[in-house]
Amino acid sequence: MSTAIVWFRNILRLHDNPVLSWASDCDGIDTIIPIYILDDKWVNQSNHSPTVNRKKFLYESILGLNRNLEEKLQSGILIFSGNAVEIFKSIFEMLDTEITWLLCDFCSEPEGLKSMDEIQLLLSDSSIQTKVFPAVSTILDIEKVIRSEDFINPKSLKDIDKIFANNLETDPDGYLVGESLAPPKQIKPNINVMQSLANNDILSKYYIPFTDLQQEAMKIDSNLETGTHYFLGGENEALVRLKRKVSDSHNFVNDFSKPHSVSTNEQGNPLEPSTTGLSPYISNGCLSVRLLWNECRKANFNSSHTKPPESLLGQLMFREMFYLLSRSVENWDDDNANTNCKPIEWGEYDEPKVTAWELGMTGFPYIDAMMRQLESTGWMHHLGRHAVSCFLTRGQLWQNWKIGRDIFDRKLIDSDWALNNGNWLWLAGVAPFSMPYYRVYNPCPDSKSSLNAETVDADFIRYWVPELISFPSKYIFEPHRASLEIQRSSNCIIGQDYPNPIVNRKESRKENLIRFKESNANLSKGN
DNA sequence: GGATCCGTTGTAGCT
DNA sequence: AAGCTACAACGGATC
Repeated sequence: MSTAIVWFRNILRLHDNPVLSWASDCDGIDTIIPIYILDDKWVNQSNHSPTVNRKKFLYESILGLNRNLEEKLQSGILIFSGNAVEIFKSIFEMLDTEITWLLCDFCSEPEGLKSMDEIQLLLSDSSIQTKVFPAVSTILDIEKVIRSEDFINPKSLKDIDKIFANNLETDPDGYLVGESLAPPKQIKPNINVMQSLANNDILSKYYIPFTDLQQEAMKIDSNLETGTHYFLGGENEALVRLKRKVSDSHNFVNDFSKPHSVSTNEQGNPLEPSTTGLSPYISNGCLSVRLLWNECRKANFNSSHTKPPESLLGQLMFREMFYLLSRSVENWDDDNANTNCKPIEWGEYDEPKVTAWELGMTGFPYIDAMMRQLESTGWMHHLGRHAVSCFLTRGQLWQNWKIGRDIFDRKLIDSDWALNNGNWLWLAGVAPFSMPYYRVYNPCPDSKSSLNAETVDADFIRYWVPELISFPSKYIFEPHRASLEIQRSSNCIIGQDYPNPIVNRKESRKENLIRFKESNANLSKGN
Protein backbone atom coordinates (compact mmCIF):
# COMPACT_ATOMS: atom_id res chain seq x y z
CA MET A 1 0.00 0.00 0.00
CA SER A 2 1.51 3.29 -1.12
CA THR A 3 0.03 6.63 -0.14
CA ALA A 4 1.06 10.05 -1.43
CA ILE A 5 0.39 13.37 0.21
CA VAL A 6 -0.56 15.89 -2.46
CA TRP A 7 0.24 19.26 -0.96
CA PHE A 8 -1.57 22.07 -2.81
CA ARG A 9 0.57 25.14 -2.32
CA ASN A 10 -0.15 27.78 -4.96
CA ILE A 11 -2.35 25.60 -7.12
CA LEU A 12 -6.00 25.88 -6.15
CA ARG A 13 -7.38 24.12 -9.20
CA LEU A 14 -7.95 20.77 -10.89
CA HIS A 15 -7.05 21.85 -14.44
CA ASP A 16 -3.38 21.97 -15.42
CA ASN A 17 -2.45 20.55 -12.06
CA PRO A 18 0.64 18.44 -12.78
CA VAL A 19 0.93 17.33 -9.16
CA LEU A 20 -2.54 15.85 -8.93
CA SER A 21 -2.39 14.45 -12.47
CA TRP A 22 0.92 12.74 -11.81
CA ALA A 23 -0.34 11.27 -8.56
CA SER A 24 -3.44 9.90 -10.24
CA ASP A 25 -1.48 8.43 -13.19
CA CYS A 26 1.39 6.96 -11.21
CA ASP A 27 1.23 3.15 -10.97
CA GLY A 28 3.24 3.12 -7.77
CA ILE A 29 0.70 5.23 -5.89
CA ASP A 30 -2.42 3.53 -4.53
CA THR A 31 -4.06 6.37 -2.63
CA ILE A 32 -3.60 10.07 -2.08
CA ILE A 33 -4.22 12.60 0.69
CA PRO A 34 -4.85 16.14 -0.57
CA ILE A 35 -3.71 18.79 1.89
CA TYR A 36 -3.83 22.58 1.99
CA ILE A 37 -1.94 24.59 4.62
CA LEU A 38 -3.05 28.08 5.47
CA ASP A 39 -0.33 30.41 6.71
CA ASP A 40 -0.86 31.84 10.19
CA LYS A 41 -0.94 35.36 8.77
CA TRP A 42 -4.43 34.68 7.43
CA VAL A 43 -5.83 33.43 10.71
CA ASN A 44 -4.24 35.86 13.17
CA GLN A 45 -4.96 39.22 11.62
CA SER A 46 -2.99 42.34 12.53
CA ASN A 47 -2.46 45.76 10.99
CA HIS A 48 0.21 44.28 8.74
CA SER A 49 -1.85 41.31 7.62
CA PRO A 50 -3.45 40.95 4.22
CA THR A 51 -6.85 42.66 4.06
CA VAL A 52 -10.17 40.87 4.38
CA ASN A 53 -10.63 41.20 0.60
CA ARG A 54 -7.56 39.07 0.06
CA LYS A 55 -8.65 36.67 2.77
CA LYS A 56 -12.10 36.33 1.27
CA PHE A 57 -10.73 35.62 -2.20
CA LEU A 58 -8.30 33.02 -0.89
CA TYR A 59 -10.89 31.30 1.29
CA GLU A 60 -13.38 31.15 -1.58
CA SER A 61 -10.65 29.67 -3.75
CA ILE A 62 -9.84 26.97 -1.21
CA LEU A 63 -13.54 26.22 -0.72
CA GLY A 64 -14.01 26.09 -4.48
CA LEU A 65 -11.19 23.59 -4.78
CA ASN A 66 -12.71 21.45 -2.03
CA ARG A 67 -16.09 21.56 -3.77
CA ASN A 68 -14.59 20.56 -7.12
CA LEU A 69 -12.69 17.72 -5.49
CA GLU A 70 -15.90 16.52 -3.82
CA GLU A 71 -18.22 16.86 -6.78
CA LYS A 72 -15.92 15.77 -9.60
CA LEU A 73 -13.49 13.39 -7.93
CA GLN A 74 -15.32 12.15 -4.80
CA SER A 75 -12.51 13.48 -2.67
CA GLY A 76 -12.01 16.58 -0.57
CA ILE A 77 -9.02 18.28 0.94
CA LEU A 78 -7.69 18.53 4.48
CA ILE A 79 -7.17 22.11 5.55
CA PHE A 80 -4.66 23.02 8.24
CA SER A 81 -3.32 26.31 9.44
CA GLY A 82 0.10 26.97 10.91
CA ASN A 83 3.71 26.16 10.21
CA ALA A 84 3.94 23.63 7.39
CA VAL A 85 7.08 22.00 8.76
CA GLU A 86 5.52 21.37 12.17
CA ILE A 87 2.33 20.06 10.62
CA PHE A 88 4.13 17.64 8.33
CA LYS A 89 6.36 16.53 11.18
CA SER A 90 3.28 15.53 13.16
CA ILE A 91 1.69 13.82 10.18
CA PHE A 92 4.82 11.88 9.27
CA GLU A 93 5.30 10.69 12.85
CA MET A 94 1.77 9.42 12.88
CA LEU A 95 1.80 7.77 9.49
CA ASP A 96 5.46 6.97 8.93
CA THR A 97 4.87 3.57 7.40
CA GLU A 98 1.92 4.53 5.26
CA ILE A 99 3.21 7.62 3.47
CA THR A 100 5.59 7.02 0.59
CA TRP A 101 5.46 10.34 -1.24
CA LEU A 102 5.16 14.02 -0.55
CA LEU A 103 4.21 15.76 -3.78
CA CYS A 104 3.84 19.51 -4.24
CA ASP A 105 4.24 22.43 -6.60
CA PHE A 106 7.37 24.60 -6.58
CA CYS A 107 7.01 27.97 -4.82
CA SER A 108 9.66 30.53 -5.59
CA GLU A 109 8.99 33.01 -2.80
CA PRO A 110 11.60 33.11 -0.03
CA GLU A 111 9.16 31.73 2.56
CA GLY A 112 8.10 28.92 0.28
CA LEU A 113 11.69 27.97 -0.50
CA LYS A 114 12.60 28.01 3.18
CA SER A 115 9.76 25.74 4.26
CA MET A 116 10.50 23.30 1.42
CA ASP A 117 14.17 23.17 2.45
CA GLU A 118 13.16 22.45 6.03
CA ILE A 119 10.75 19.74 4.99
CA GLN A 120 13.36 18.07 2.80
CA LEU A 121 15.80 18.18 5.69
CA LEU A 122 13.16 16.64 7.91
CA LEU A 123 12.71 13.83 5.42
CA SER A 124 16.37 13.29 4.62
CA ASP A 125 16.62 10.19 6.82
CA SER A 126 13.17 8.88 6.08
CA SER A 127 11.88 6.62 3.37
CA ILE A 128 9.36 9.23 2.25
CA GLN A 129 10.25 10.60 -1.17
CA THR A 130 9.57 14.19 -2.14
CA LYS A 131 8.80 15.42 -5.60
CA VAL A 132 8.49 19.13 -6.31
CA PHE A 133 6.85 20.03 -9.62
CA PRO A 134 8.33 23.03 -11.44
CA ALA A 135 6.52 25.39 -13.81
CA VAL A 136 3.16 25.26 -12.03
CA SER A 137 2.83 28.95 -11.14
CA THR A 138 4.86 29.95 -14.18
CA ILE A 139 5.34 28.91 -17.80
CA LEU A 140 9.10 28.51 -17.48
CA ASP A 141 10.94 26.20 -15.11
CA ILE A 142 12.41 29.12 -13.18
CA GLU A 143 15.21 27.26 -11.38
CA LYS A 144 16.32 25.46 -14.51
CA VAL A 145 16.46 28.67 -16.53
CA ILE A 146 18.41 30.72 -13.98
CA ARG A 147 20.92 27.89 -13.57
CA SER A 148 21.51 27.45 -17.28
CA GLU A 149 25.03 28.34 -18.35
CA ASP A 150 24.26 31.31 -20.56
CA PHE A 151 21.69 32.91 -18.25
CA ILE A 152 21.95 36.65 -17.73
CA ASN A 153 19.41 38.73 -15.82
CA PRO A 154 16.79 39.73 -18.38
CA LYS A 155 15.89 43.39 -18.54
CA SER A 156 14.07 43.79 -21.81
CA LEU A 157 11.57 42.05 -23.98
CA LYS A 158 14.40 40.99 -26.26
CA ASP A 159 16.12 39.16 -23.40
CA ILE A 160 12.99 37.37 -22.31
CA ASP A 161 12.18 36.51 -25.93
CA LYS A 162 15.54 34.76 -26.20
CA ILE A 163 14.93 32.85 -22.97
CA PHE A 164 11.55 31.66 -24.25
CA ALA A 165 13.11 30.57 -27.54
CA ASN A 166 15.84 28.60 -25.75
CA ASN A 167 13.62 26.97 -23.18
CA LEU A 168 10.27 26.21 -24.75
CA GLU A 169 8.99 24.22 -27.62
CA THR A 170 7.89 26.74 -30.16
CA ASP A 171 5.70 26.97 -33.22
CA PRO A 172 6.86 28.95 -36.27
CA ASP A 173 5.84 32.16 -34.53
CA GLY A 174 7.94 31.15 -31.57
CA TYR A 175 5.06 30.98 -29.15
CA LEU A 176 3.55 27.56 -28.48
CA VAL A 177 4.43 26.28 -25.05
CA GLY A 178 2.62 22.97 -24.89
CA GLU A 179 -0.85 21.96 -23.93
CA SER A 180 -2.06 22.47 -20.43
CA LEU A 181 -3.37 19.42 -18.60
CA ALA A 182 -7.05 18.55 -18.30
CA PRO A 183 -8.33 17.76 -14.80
CA PRO A 184 -7.63 14.15 -13.77
CA LYS A 185 -10.55 11.82 -14.55
CA GLN A 186 -10.28 10.05 -11.23
CA ILE A 187 -8.18 10.06 -8.11
CA LYS A 188 -8.05 7.68 -5.17
CA PRO A 189 -8.37 9.65 -1.96
CA ASN A 190 -7.58 7.75 1.21
CA ILE A 191 -10.75 8.73 3.02
CA ASN A 192 -10.02 6.64 6.11
CA VAL A 193 -6.64 8.20 6.75
CA MET A 194 -8.00 11.65 5.97
CA GLN A 195 -10.68 11.18 8.59
CA SER A 196 -8.23 9.94 11.17
CA LEU A 197 -5.98 12.96 10.55
CA ALA A 198 -8.93 15.30 10.88
CA ASN A 199 -9.88 13.74 14.21
CA ASN A 200 -6.37 13.40 15.58
CA ASP A 201 -5.65 15.09 18.93
CA ILE A 202 -2.16 16.32 18.09
CA LEU A 203 -3.29 17.80 14.79
CA SER A 204 -6.44 19.34 16.21
CA LYS A 205 -4.70 22.63 16.92
CA TYR A 206 -3.90 22.94 13.21
CA TYR A 207 -6.97 21.39 11.64
CA ILE A 208 -9.61 23.69 10.17
CA PRO A 209 -12.95 22.06 9.33
CA PHE A 210 -14.26 23.01 5.93
CA THR A 211 -17.36 24.49 7.55
CA ASP A 212 -15.28 26.90 9.68
CA LEU A 213 -13.62 28.29 6.58
CA GLN A 214 -16.98 28.56 4.88
CA GLN A 215 -18.49 30.45 7.80
CA GLU A 216 -15.51 32.78 7.96
CA ALA A 217 -15.78 33.56 4.23
CA MET A 218 -19.50 34.21 4.57
CA LYS A 219 -18.96 36.40 7.60
CA ILE A 220 -16.42 38.54 5.73
CA ASP A 221 -18.72 38.70 2.74
CA SER A 222 -21.70 39.92 4.73
CA ASN A 223 -19.58 42.55 6.51
CA LEU A 224 -18.27 44.01 3.27
CA GLU A 225 -20.11 46.86 1.66
CA THR A 226 -22.01 46.28 -1.54
CA GLY A 227 -19.81 46.60 -4.57
CA THR A 228 -16.73 45.33 -2.83
CA HIS A 229 -17.29 41.62 -3.44
CA TYR A 230 -16.97 41.95 -7.18
CA PHE A 231 -14.34 39.23 -7.61
CA LEU A 232 -15.43 35.82 -6.44
CA GLY A 233 -12.55 33.45 -5.77
CA GLY A 234 -12.19 29.94 -7.17
CA GLU A 235 -11.36 27.87 -10.21
CA ASN A 236 -14.87 27.78 -11.64
CA GLU A 237 -15.14 31.53 -11.61
CA ALA A 238 -11.66 31.75 -13.18
CA LEU A 239 -12.66 29.47 -16.07
CA VAL A 240 -15.92 31.35 -16.70
CA ARG A 241 -13.99 34.62 -16.84
CA LEU A 242 -11.30 33.12 -19.08
CA LYS A 243 -13.96 31.97 -21.53
CA ARG A 244 -15.82 35.27 -21.50
CA LYS A 245 -12.85 37.65 -21.71
CA VAL A 246 -10.36 35.60 -23.75
CA SER A 247 -11.59 32.42 -25.45
CA ASP A 248 -14.89 33.92 -26.64
CA SER A 249 -13.46 37.38 -27.29
CA HIS A 250 -10.98 37.09 -30.11
CA ASN A 251 -11.26 40.74 -31.02
CA PHE A 252 -10.53 41.76 -27.45
CA VAL A 253 -7.40 39.61 -27.44
CA ASN A 254 -6.27 40.62 -30.92
CA ASP A 255 -6.67 44.32 -30.23
CA PHE A 256 -5.38 44.20 -26.66
CA SER A 257 -2.90 46.97 -26.10
CA LYS A 258 -2.02 47.58 -22.48
CA PRO A 259 -0.70 51.13 -22.79
CA HIS A 260 -3.90 52.15 -24.57
CA SER A 261 -6.44 50.34 -22.47
CA VAL A 262 -8.81 52.56 -20.56
CA SER A 263 -7.31 52.79 -17.14
CA THR A 264 -10.54 52.58 -15.26
CA ASN A 265 -13.41 50.26 -16.07
CA GLU A 266 -15.53 48.70 -18.74
CA GLN A 267 -18.26 51.01 -19.92
CA GLY A 268 -21.56 50.41 -18.16
CA ASN A 269 -20.09 48.51 -15.24
CA PRO A 270 -17.90 50.48 -12.85
CA LEU A 271 -16.53 47.31 -11.28
CA GLU A 272 -15.62 45.37 -14.41
CA PRO A 273 -11.98 45.86 -15.48
CA SER A 274 -11.28 46.99 -19.04
CA THR A 275 -8.54 44.35 -19.02
CA THR A 276 -9.08 40.62 -18.43
CA GLY A 277 -9.42 40.84 -14.65
CA LEU A 278 -7.76 37.42 -14.47
CA SER A 279 -4.80 38.43 -12.31
CA PRO A 280 -6.30 37.44 -8.92
CA TYR A 281 -7.10 34.01 -10.33
CA ILE A 282 -3.54 33.56 -11.55
CA SER A 283 -1.90 34.77 -8.36
CA ASN A 284 -4.13 32.59 -6.18
CA GLY A 285 -3.49 29.55 -8.37
CA CYS A 286 -7.11 29.25 -9.59
CA LEU A 287 -6.06 29.70 -13.22
CA SER A 288 -3.09 28.15 -14.99
CA VAL A 289 -0.98 30.78 -16.68
CA ARG A 290 -0.12 28.16 -19.31
CA LEU A 291 -3.80 27.70 -20.12
CA LEU A 292 -4.21 31.46 -20.40
CA TRP A 293 -1.20 31.67 -22.71
CA ASN A 294 -2.61 28.94 -24.95
CA GLU A 295 -6.07 30.53 -25.07
CA CYS A 296 -4.51 33.84 -26.09
CA ARG A 297 -2.56 32.07 -28.82
CA LYS A 298 -5.73 30.45 -30.14
CA ALA A 299 -7.41 33.85 -30.28
CA ASN A 300 -4.51 35.23 -32.36
CA PHE A 301 -5.53 33.25 -35.43
CA ASN A 302 -4.78 35.93 -37.96
CA SER A 303 -1.74 38.12 -38.38
CA SER A 304 -3.37 41.43 -37.52
CA HIS A 305 -3.12 41.19 -33.78
CA THR A 306 -1.12 43.24 -31.33
CA LYS A 307 2.33 41.89 -30.47
CA PRO A 308 4.49 41.91 -27.35
CA PRO A 309 5.08 43.99 -25.32
CA GLU A 310 1.66 45.60 -25.55
CA SER A 311 -0.28 42.36 -26.20
CA LEU A 312 -1.57 39.95 -23.57
CA LEU A 313 1.23 37.53 -24.44
CA GLY A 314 3.67 40.37 -23.86
CA GLN A 315 2.21 40.94 -20.42
CA LEU A 316 2.69 37.27 -19.61
CA MET A 317 6.28 37.39 -20.88
CA PHE A 318 7.09 40.17 -18.44
CA ARG A 319 5.49 38.14 -15.68
CA GLU A 320 8.00 35.37 -16.39
CA MET A 321 10.80 37.95 -16.47
CA PHE A 322 9.96 39.17 -12.98
CA TYR A 323 9.75 35.62 -11.66
CA LEU A 324 13.21 34.88 -13.07
CA LEU A 325 14.68 38.08 -11.64
CA SER A 326 13.05 37.48 -8.27
CA ARG A 327 15.12 34.30 -8.04
CA SER A 328 18.34 35.43 -9.67
CA VAL A 329 18.69 38.89 -8.10
CA GLU A 330 19.75 38.94 -4.45
CA ASN A 331 17.55 41.05 -2.17
CA TRP A 332 14.88 41.44 -4.83
CA ASP A 333 12.49 42.92 -2.27
CA ASP A 334 14.92 45.44 -0.81
CA ASP A 335 16.41 48.80 -1.74
CA ASN A 336 19.69 47.78 -0.18
CA ALA A 337 22.26 45.44 -1.74
CA ASN A 338 19.95 44.84 -4.67
CA THR A 339 21.75 45.07 -8.02
CA ASN A 340 18.40 45.84 -9.62
CA CYS A 341 17.74 48.84 -7.37
CA LYS A 342 19.58 52.15 -7.46
CA PRO A 343 20.01 53.52 -3.94
CA ILE A 344 18.12 56.77 -4.40
CA GLU A 345 18.01 59.06 -1.37
CA TRP A 346 14.28 59.05 -0.79
CA GLY A 347 12.77 61.50 1.68
CA GLU A 348 12.08 60.85 5.34
CA TYR A 349 8.91 58.86 5.92
CA ASP A 350 6.12 61.45 5.72
CA GLU A 351 3.22 59.94 7.60
CA PRO A 352 0.50 62.50 6.75
CA LYS A 353 1.33 62.31 3.05
CA VAL A 354 1.52 58.52 2.96
CA THR A 355 -1.76 58.28 4.85
CA ALA A 356 -3.43 60.71 2.47
CA TRP A 357 -2.13 58.60 -0.41
CA GLU A 358 -3.25 55.32 1.13
CA LEU A 359 -6.74 56.55 2.02
CA GLY A 360 -7.36 58.41 -1.24
CA MET A 361 -7.28 61.92 0.27
CA THR A 362 -4.49 63.54 -1.74
CA GLY A 363 -6.77 66.06 -3.44
CA PHE A 364 -5.93 64.46 -6.81
CA PRO A 365 -9.19 62.78 -7.78
CA TYR A 366 -7.67 60.30 -10.24
CA ILE A 367 -5.14 59.13 -7.64
CA ASP A 368 -7.76 59.10 -4.89
CA ALA A 369 -10.28 57.16 -6.98
CA MET A 370 -7.66 54.52 -7.71
CA MET A 371 -6.59 54.21 -4.08
CA ARG A 372 -10.19 54.03 -2.85
CA GLN A 373 -10.95 51.33 -5.39
CA LEU A 374 -7.94 49.39 -4.11
CA GLU A 375 -9.04 49.82 -0.50
CA SER A 376 -12.55 48.78 -1.22
CA THR A 377 -12.23 46.02 -3.84
CA GLY A 378 -8.60 44.89 -3.72
CA TRP A 379 -8.12 45.54 -7.42
CA MET A 380 -6.77 48.39 -9.54
CA HIS A 381 -6.05 48.75 -13.25
CA HIS A 382 -2.41 48.42 -14.23
CA LEU A 383 -2.20 52.01 -15.48
CA GLY A 384 -3.74 53.23 -12.23
CA ARG A 385 -1.02 51.33 -10.38
CA HIS A 386 1.50 53.18 -12.54
CA ALA A 387 -0.02 56.53 -11.75
CA VAL A 388 -0.30 56.05 -7.98
CA SER A 389 3.12 54.45 -7.55
CA CYS A 390 4.80 57.12 -9.63
CA PHE A 391 2.95 59.72 -7.54
CA LEU A 392 4.18 58.24 -4.24
CA THR A 393 7.80 57.89 -5.36
CA ARG A 394 9.68 59.81 -8.06
CA GLY A 395 6.67 61.79 -9.24
CA GLN A 396 5.29 63.78 -6.33
CA LEU A 397 5.75 62.54 -2.77
CA TRP A 398 9.39 61.34 -2.94
CA GLN A 399 8.74 58.41 -0.62
CA ASN A 400 10.56 55.08 -0.68
CA TRP A 401 8.87 52.57 -3.02
CA LYS A 402 8.89 49.93 -0.28
CA ILE A 403 6.19 51.89 1.59
CA GLY A 404 3.82 51.58 -1.34
CA ARG A 405 4.93 48.04 -2.07
CA ASP A 406 3.85 46.96 1.43
CA ILE A 407 0.47 48.68 1.16
CA PHE A 408 -0.15 47.06 -2.23
CA ASP A 409 0.88 43.69 -0.88
CA ARG A 410 -1.59 43.91 1.96
CA LYS A 411 -4.51 45.05 -0.17
CA LEU A 412 -4.24 43.61 -3.67
CA ILE A 413 -6.24 40.44 -4.21
CA ASP A 414 -3.77 39.63 -7.00
CA SER A 415 -0.78 40.29 -4.77
CA ASP A 416 2.29 38.40 -5.92
CA TRP A 417 5.71 38.77 -4.28
CA ALA A 418 7.82 38.62 -7.44
CA LEU A 419 5.53 40.86 -9.49
CA ASN A 420 4.71 43.42 -6.83
CA ASN A 421 8.38 44.08 -6.11
CA GLY A 422 9.26 44.08 -9.81
CA ASN A 423 6.55 46.58 -10.66
CA TRP A 424 7.52 48.93 -7.84
CA LEU A 425 11.18 48.77 -8.84
CA TRP A 426 10.12 49.57 -12.36
CA LEU A 427 7.79 52.44 -11.49
CA ALA A 428 10.14 54.02 -8.95
CA GLY A 429 12.65 54.23 -11.80
CA VAL A 430 15.39 52.45 -9.86
CA ALA A 431 15.77 49.23 -11.85
CA PRO A 432 17.80 48.48 -15.00
CA PHE A 433 14.53 47.59 -16.74
CA SER A 434 12.85 50.84 -15.67
CA MET A 435 11.93 53.48 -18.16
CA PRO A 436 13.91 56.75 -17.99
CA TYR A 437 13.16 58.43 -14.66
CA TYR A 438 12.11 61.72 -16.21
CA ARG A 439 9.03 60.19 -17.78
CA VAL A 440 6.66 61.11 -15.00
CA TYR A 441 2.99 60.23 -15.06
CA ASN A 442 0.55 63.10 -14.81
CA PRO A 443 -1.70 62.51 -11.77
CA CYS A 444 -4.39 64.49 -13.61
CA PRO A 445 -4.69 62.71 -16.97
CA ASP A 446 -7.45 64.79 -18.50
CA SER A 447 -8.97 64.34 -21.92
CA LYS A 448 -5.87 65.69 -23.66
CA SER A 449 -3.99 62.56 -22.75
CA SER A 450 -4.16 59.82 -25.35
CA LEU A 451 -4.24 57.21 -22.59
CA ASN A 452 -7.66 57.95 -21.26
CA ALA A 453 -11.15 58.40 -22.57
CA GLU A 454 -12.57 61.51 -20.96
CA THR A 455 -16.06 60.47 -20.05
CA VAL A 456 -15.14 57.03 -18.79
CA ASP A 457 -12.46 58.39 -16.48
CA ALA A 458 -14.69 61.21 -15.23
CA ASP A 459 -17.44 58.73 -14.39
CA PHE A 460 -14.89 56.48 -12.74
CA ILE A 461 -13.82 59.36 -10.50
CA ARG A 462 -17.41 60.23 -9.63
CA TYR A 463 -18.05 56.61 -8.67
CA TRP A 464 -15.10 56.32 -6.28
CA VAL A 465 -14.95 59.93 -5.10
CA PRO A 466 -18.65 60.65 -4.61
CA GLU A 467 -17.87 64.08 -3.13
CA LEU A 468 -17.29 65.10 -6.75
CA ILE A 469 -20.42 63.48 -8.15
CA SER A 470 -21.86 66.76 -9.41
CA PHE A 471 -18.59 68.26 -10.59
CA PRO A 472 -18.32 69.10 -14.29
CA SER A 473 -15.90 66.88 -16.24
CA LYS A 474 -13.85 69.90 -17.18
CA TYR A 475 -12.62 70.31 -13.60
CA ILE A 476 -12.92 66.80 -12.27
CA PHE A 477 -9.20 66.03 -12.44
CA GLU A 478 -8.28 69.28 -10.68
CA PRO A 479 -11.37 70.44 -8.82
CA HIS A 480 -9.48 73.10 -6.84
CA ARG A 481 -9.14 75.04 -10.07
CA ALA A 482 -12.89 75.42 -10.41
CA SER A 483 -14.33 78.76 -9.29
CA LEU A 484 -16.05 78.96 -5.93
CA GLU A 485 -19.27 79.41 -7.82
CA ILE A 486 -18.84 76.11 -9.63
CA GLN A 487 -17.77 74.41 -6.39
CA ARG A 488 -20.96 75.69 -4.71
CA SER A 489 -23.23 74.59 -7.51
CA SER A 490 -21.49 71.17 -7.47
CA ASN A 491 -22.10 70.85 -3.71
CA CYS A 492 -18.43 70.35 -3.02
CA ILE A 493 -16.23 73.05 -1.57
CA ILE A 494 -12.59 72.14 -2.06
CA GLY A 495 -10.66 72.27 1.19
CA GLN A 496 -13.84 71.49 3.07
CA ASP A 497 -15.77 68.67 1.42
CA TYR A 498 -12.79 67.33 -0.54
CA PRO A 499 -9.11 68.06 0.17
CA ASN A 500 -6.96 70.60 -1.57
CA PRO A 501 -4.04 69.00 -3.40
CA ILE A 502 -1.43 67.94 -0.81
CA VAL A 503 1.37 69.00 -3.17
CA ASN A 504 1.82 71.29 -6.14
CA ARG A 505 2.15 68.62 -8.79
CA LYS A 506 4.28 70.62 -11.19
CA GLU A 507 6.69 71.95 -8.58
CA SER A 508 7.12 68.60 -6.83
CA ARG A 509 7.74 66.95 -10.19
CA LYS A 510 10.43 69.47 -11.00
CA GLU A 511 12.12 69.15 -7.61
CA ASN A 512 12.04 65.38 -7.74
CA LEU A 513 13.56 65.24 -11.21
CA ILE A 514 16.49 67.27 -9.85
CA ARG A 515 16.78 65.05 -6.77
CA PHE A 516 16.76 61.94 -8.89
CA LYS A 517 19.38 63.39 -11.17
CA GLU A 518 21.57 64.29 -8.21
CA SER A 519 21.25 60.84 -6.67
CA ASN A 520 22.23 59.40 -10.04
CA ALA A 521 25.22 61.70 -10.33
CA ASN A 522 26.40 60.77 -6.82
CA LEU A 523 26.09 57.14 -7.78
CA SER A 524 28.25 57.44 -10.85
CA LYS A 525 30.84 59.33 -8.79
CA GLY A 526 30.86 56.31 -6.52
CA ASN A 527 29.46 58.06 -3.45
C1' DG B 1 35.78 54.08 -28.76
C1' DG B 2 32.65 57.88 -29.47
C1' DA B 3 28.18 58.38 -31.64
C1' DT B 4 23.81 56.79 -31.98
C1' DC B 5 19.87 54.14 -30.95
C1' DC B 6 16.39 52.39 -28.06
C1' DG B 7 13.81 51.08 -24.07
C1' DT B 8 6.47 47.21 -22.01
C1' DT B 9 3.00 51.50 -21.93
C1' DG B 10 5.03 60.19 -20.51
C1' DT B 11 3.35 64.97 -21.23
C1' DA B 12 2.03 69.19 -23.44
C1' DG B 13 1.06 71.72 -27.25
C1' DC B 14 0.56 72.10 -31.85
C1' DT B 15 -1.37 70.95 -36.42
C1' DA C 1 -8.16 62.45 -34.21
C1' DA C 2 -3.68 61.01 -34.97
C1' DG C 3 0.83 62.33 -35.35
C1' DC C 4 4.54 65.32 -34.76
C1' DT C 5 7.92 67.79 -31.74
C1' DA C 6 10.07 69.55 -27.71
C1' DC C 7 10.76 68.59 -23.13
C1' DA C 8 15.29 66.80 -20.59
C1' DA C 9 18.46 63.70 -20.95
C1' DC C 10 19.42 57.65 -18.22
C1' DG C 11 22.32 53.76 -19.52
C1' DG C 12 23.28 49.75 -21.97
C1' DA C 13 23.71 47.79 -26.61
C1' DT C 14 25.15 48.36 -31.03
C1' DC C 15 27.51 50.30 -34.75
